[in-house]
Amino acid sequence: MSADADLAAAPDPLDPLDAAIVRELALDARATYAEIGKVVALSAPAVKRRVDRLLDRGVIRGFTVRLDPAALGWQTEAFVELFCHGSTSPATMRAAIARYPEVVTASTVTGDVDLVVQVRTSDMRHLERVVERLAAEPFVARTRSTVVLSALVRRPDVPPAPASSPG
Amino acid sequence: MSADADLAAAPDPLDPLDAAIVRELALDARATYAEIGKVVALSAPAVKRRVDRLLDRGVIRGFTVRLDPAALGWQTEAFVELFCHGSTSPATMRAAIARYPEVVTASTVTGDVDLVVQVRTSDMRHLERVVERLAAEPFVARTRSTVVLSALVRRPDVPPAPASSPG
DNA sequence: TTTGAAAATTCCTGGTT
DNA sequence: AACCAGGAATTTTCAAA
Repeated sequence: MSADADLAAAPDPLDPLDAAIVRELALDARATYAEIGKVVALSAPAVKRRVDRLLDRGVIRGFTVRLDPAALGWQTEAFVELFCHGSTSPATMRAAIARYPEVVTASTVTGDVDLVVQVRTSDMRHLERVVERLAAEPFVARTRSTVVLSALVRRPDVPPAPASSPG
Repeated sequence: MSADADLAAAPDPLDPLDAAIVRELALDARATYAEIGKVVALSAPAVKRRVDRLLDRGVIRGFTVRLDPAALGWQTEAFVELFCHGSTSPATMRAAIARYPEVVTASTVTGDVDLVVQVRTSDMRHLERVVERLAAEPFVARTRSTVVLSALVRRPDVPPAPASSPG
């Protein structure tokens, strides 16, 4: 086994039938097993068994609702980049950041910036308050905010498999 | 009516019962109406009527599956910032960017950068190819990539309502 | 192993109060 | 909004490929 096998460990590609089922669930997670079965040419019980197995394996983490952020009052969105003090553990960062309901994603990244935090707020005033609070976190040296003007693509769902040889 | 009323137009806040229903659906979109009803103290038919109404109003856009990107072979993630040539319309950008299956989100933003594109790829090599293709788009002057080291928070679901007076 | 069919249970979804 | 009833969907069991 090569030294970087763990780093590059690629999971088994998804069974074509499982992939098709996942695709249908991505489109409508409340579809009946019979409906999904009609598309993938399987009986309802067979579909259910595969979905249960996907759930057990952790490929499917659960089922959610797709909501309209604007309709719910989240009208502004921004990327807040955090420059952090030298020795802050990711766990510490996570604990602090996770307390903000405005945070959609937070990622440690390569480069000058240490943390990229994606936030959604009701308006500019609200965004300002969130940025101020983030800037006041003990491990944050300074922040840089980038406000989203328009959401060109929003595709939070994961495609069933990486595109083969893109380019 | 003030001049900026349209810009700041805040939608009606969600009925507390609707908010609770949405919260339950966010947790498990395949929960039965009876199960949801038990939590929100409503009968199953009452829950269904409210969900249908939320669907009609566009507050709920649909139901999806929550997947594990890594289990599906999407192991690396990055923010690719695009510096674009002066007069490119968002529509043109959108059309070009939407063709990439690797793109999760794409947003026009304020600041030096014109476009922030969030991509998910199978590995570093794949990411490199995607960045090269993006850089080769006619409207792109140059790119700057930031690779995600670890996903601290991943909360794609929209909370029911903006937190009231945070801070 | 994984499937399809059938049975029992539970759920959905109208109409009514 | 709750209740009720008829029709569907779910889920377990079982037998076959």
